[in-house]
Amino acid sequence: MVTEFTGGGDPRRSLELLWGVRDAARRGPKPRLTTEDVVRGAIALADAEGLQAFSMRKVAEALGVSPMALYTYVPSKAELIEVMIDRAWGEVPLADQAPGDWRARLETKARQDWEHMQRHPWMLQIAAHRPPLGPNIARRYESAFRIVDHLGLTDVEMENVIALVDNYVRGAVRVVVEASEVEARSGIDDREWWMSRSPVLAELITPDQFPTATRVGDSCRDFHEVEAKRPQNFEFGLQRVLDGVAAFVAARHDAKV
Amino acid sequence: MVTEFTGGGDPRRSLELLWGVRDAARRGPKPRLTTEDVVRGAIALADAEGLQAFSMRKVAEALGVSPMALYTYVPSKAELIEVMIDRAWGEVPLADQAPGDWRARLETKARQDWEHMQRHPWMLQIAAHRPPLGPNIARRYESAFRIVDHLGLTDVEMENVIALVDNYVRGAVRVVVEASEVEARSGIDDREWWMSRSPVLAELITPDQFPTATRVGDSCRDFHEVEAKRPQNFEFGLQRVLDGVAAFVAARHDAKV
DNA sequence: CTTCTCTTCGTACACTGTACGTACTTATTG
DNA sequence: CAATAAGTACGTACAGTGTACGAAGAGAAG
Repeated sequence: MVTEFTGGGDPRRSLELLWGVRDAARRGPKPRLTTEDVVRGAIALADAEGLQAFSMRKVAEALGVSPMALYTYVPSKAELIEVMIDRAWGEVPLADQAPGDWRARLETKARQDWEHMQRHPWMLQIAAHRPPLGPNIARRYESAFRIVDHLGLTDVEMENVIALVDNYVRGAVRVVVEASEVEARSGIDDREWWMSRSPVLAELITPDQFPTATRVGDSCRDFHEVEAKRPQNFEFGLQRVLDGVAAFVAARHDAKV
Repeated sequence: MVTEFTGGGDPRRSLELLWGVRDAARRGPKPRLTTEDVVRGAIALADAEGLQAFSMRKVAEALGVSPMALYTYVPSKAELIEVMIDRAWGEVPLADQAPGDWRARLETKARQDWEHMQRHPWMLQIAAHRPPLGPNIARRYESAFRIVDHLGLTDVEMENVIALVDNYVRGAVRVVVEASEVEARSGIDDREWWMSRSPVLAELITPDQFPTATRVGDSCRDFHEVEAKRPQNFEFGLQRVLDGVAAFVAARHDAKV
């Protein structure tokens, strides 16, 4: 899993790419593809084949085009992924009008993000810092801030809250994605992995030296289906995070009254 | 930034590597290095040169050895990083005996982790799922669980709480690391980056279409020194997370009484 | 037509991790 | 001591990556 970095290229070009404002070609042979074709093909490939199969050469092959031809439409791999990300967010509804109060809406948004990023694991490939500021992501920012607007928080606090929830979701998704990546790549699932090293580990991590860790470890592993309980773990963390935010909001509110 | 995956190799070999139980060589030429030399050199290199300069060839060069010679001591790059990680955690004190109650101790641990991972950004390179179960990490697990032991939580809940805090810290560190990576690699700092695209963005993300986002964005950017306020942002999120955990602990406690 | 501007894409480069096979070195064994 | 076996050491090579560069060709504008 590779985190890509942008920022090298021409800023105007990048933004035009994201917003789809591209003056039609005037001269020369007509392009046989559009940027949107490339993005669509790339998304399809990345979804289908997984992260490790996603390379510029593979995208080109899937489109029936030579590798270098892609660079006519897209300045680099990182910027291609940026556009992919922005486009993919377009599928997800906005949560600022979802039913319930701000907390219910934040929950809705978090769950949407959680599911969406699992569906498109390549979303984690772009550094969260300096996100691709395309139309869909701009809309999502607007929507997110609206959820926590008018709660008595300062703008900076609002930003912090949104970043906190986003950070939580991204981290949780990352664990899931890494888990399935590691399985796909090594062909060894978690159970086998654990079984293969538990006898050796049992000699190294002994209950008398690590009483608490071994106890907790055993309790957690007694639960069958680590995968099945992932949503519950996600939900647990989400509730704790939102409880913390709620306490903060309540304190701000009381202070005002 | 690349996330490496292990799990391919012989489990016994991996664990012996981590725990340093390696039967001395019996025959053949005496190894001119030890695994520990390789690990030390690799850590020094990774700390000094940054993530992008960290490759097996560079490590070998730094040690004055041919690239392939490393594979005598270490089965793969991923497993080398695993050992590096375990060794590096050895520097950080354990927090279960830190002053204060469980919350103060969790705070201490979170801050230690936060600082330590910033000092050693390559720590984020190994998938958090299936962590390297070496002696130092085992000790840290034991210590972490002791902090939240005897609070009335079930073992699974304890695990969830520790995972939640850890997830938060890792995410926060990731943002910082990615930020400095992107600067080092592109030579463009955040201010320049923003300045170069804000004129174009101003035409695309307009206050009438995105009133809340533009307002919040402006407020956040008014603060000089995004970097300088990172610790504050970290602290903000950490307090919210811990507030959430505290509420949960309190609820469990009340339920019992 | 000529000229200019664009798309297209073959070749090539620098880089990665590491599989494989060979040569060498030494401790153990006969 | 000589033979053997078990190691280490490492050169070469491969498959893969993103993409720089430049040449070739296509179509519109003058």
